Amino acid sequence: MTEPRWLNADERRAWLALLSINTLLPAALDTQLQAAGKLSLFDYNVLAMLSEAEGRFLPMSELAARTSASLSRLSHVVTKLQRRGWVEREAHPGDARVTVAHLTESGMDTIVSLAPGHVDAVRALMLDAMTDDDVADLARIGEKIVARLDDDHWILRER
Amino acid sequence: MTEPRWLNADERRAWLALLSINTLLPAALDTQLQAAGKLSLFDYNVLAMLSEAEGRFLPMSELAARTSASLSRLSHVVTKLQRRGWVEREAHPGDARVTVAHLTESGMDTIVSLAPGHVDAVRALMLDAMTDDDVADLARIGEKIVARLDDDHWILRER
DNA sequence: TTGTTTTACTTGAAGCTTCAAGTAAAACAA
DNA sequence: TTGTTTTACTTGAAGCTTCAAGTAAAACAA
Repeated sequence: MTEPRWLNADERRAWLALLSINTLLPAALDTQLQAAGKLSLFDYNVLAMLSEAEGRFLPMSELAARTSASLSRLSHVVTKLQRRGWVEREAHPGDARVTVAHLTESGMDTIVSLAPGHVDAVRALMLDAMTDDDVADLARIGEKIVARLDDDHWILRER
Repeated sequence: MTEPRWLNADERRAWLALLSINTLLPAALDTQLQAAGKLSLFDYNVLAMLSEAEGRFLPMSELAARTSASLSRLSHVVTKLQRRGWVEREAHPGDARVTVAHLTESGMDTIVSLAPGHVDAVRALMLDAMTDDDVADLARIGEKIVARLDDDHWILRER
C-alpha cells in the first residue's frame, strides 16, 4: 500500500474550517427559521427555489437538483409542506411520470414574510465576517468545489 | 419595517456555493466511509479527534466542542461507538460530573485503517479542485466565518 | 408490435439528530 | 452550614434522512 499524502497546514485549516462551518451554519440558520416559522433551512430552501421559478412550480427532479437533495428526501418533505398548505403536487401534462411541485399562495406569503429575517441571519452569521474581496474569493473557490462534486450543478448553469 | 438588504451577485454566489457544498460534500464523504467501514463522517470525526488527543481520551464536552456537536448528539453517538467496541466511557477522577470518552485499541485500529481512504476522498472531492492559493484563501476566509459563528471555537485556538 | 431498460418518482422501515426533561455533582451565595 | 444556581452530562420521544424496494410510464431495441 502506498503512503497516503497527509494534509499540510493550510489544507488542514481549510478542511477543518469547512467542516466546522458545515455543522454550525445550518444549525444557526435552522434555529432562526424554527423560531420564526417552525420550519427547517431545507424546508425554506424548497419554498425559496419554487418562489423563484417561473410560474412558481418545478418538476420534483429539478427541485431536487436545485436543493441538492435526493428525490426521496424531497418527496418526504414535499408531503410535509403539502400538509401545511404551502405546496401542491400536480400532474405534468406531457409526461405522466413527472410530478410538479407548485407553491401555493399561502406558501408564497410564508416565504415573503420569512425572507427578510433569513437574509439578515445569513448576513449576520457569515457575510458580515467578510470583506467584499473575501466574498468574491469564496464565490470563486466555492464554485470550483461545487464543480468538482457535481460538474453540472445548477448553480454553475447561471454563469 | 425597514427594507431588507438583498444579496448582491457575489454574495448570492458565495452563499449558494456554500449551501451546495454543505449538502454535497458530507454526503459524498459519508458514502465513502459507509462503504469502507459502515460509519458516518461524524462517527469518523469523533474517532479522529480522540486519536489526536493526548492519551486518546477527552471529556464529553471537549469532544463535543471539537466535533461542533451538541452534547446530546455526542452522547447518543458515543453510546453507539461503545457498542461497537471503539470507545469506552470512564469516570473523571477530579470531577464526578465529567464523563471521559476513551478510544480503545480496536477504535484506534479502525481509524488507522480508514484514514488513508478518507484523506484521499477529501483530496479528490475538494482539495484537488483548488490551487495552493485557493486553499490558503479558503483557510483564511473559512476561519473568519467560524470566528463569527463561535468566537472561541477550538480550531481558532491552534493559531 | 412486444419485450427490456431507463426515468421519475413514492413508500416504509431503520437509523440519526434534535428537543425537552431529567439527574447528580460542583460552585456560589448568605 | 444550607439553599440556590450552574455545569456536565443522559435519556426517551418526535421528527428527519437515508436506504432498499417498489410502481408506473416513457424510451429503446429487435
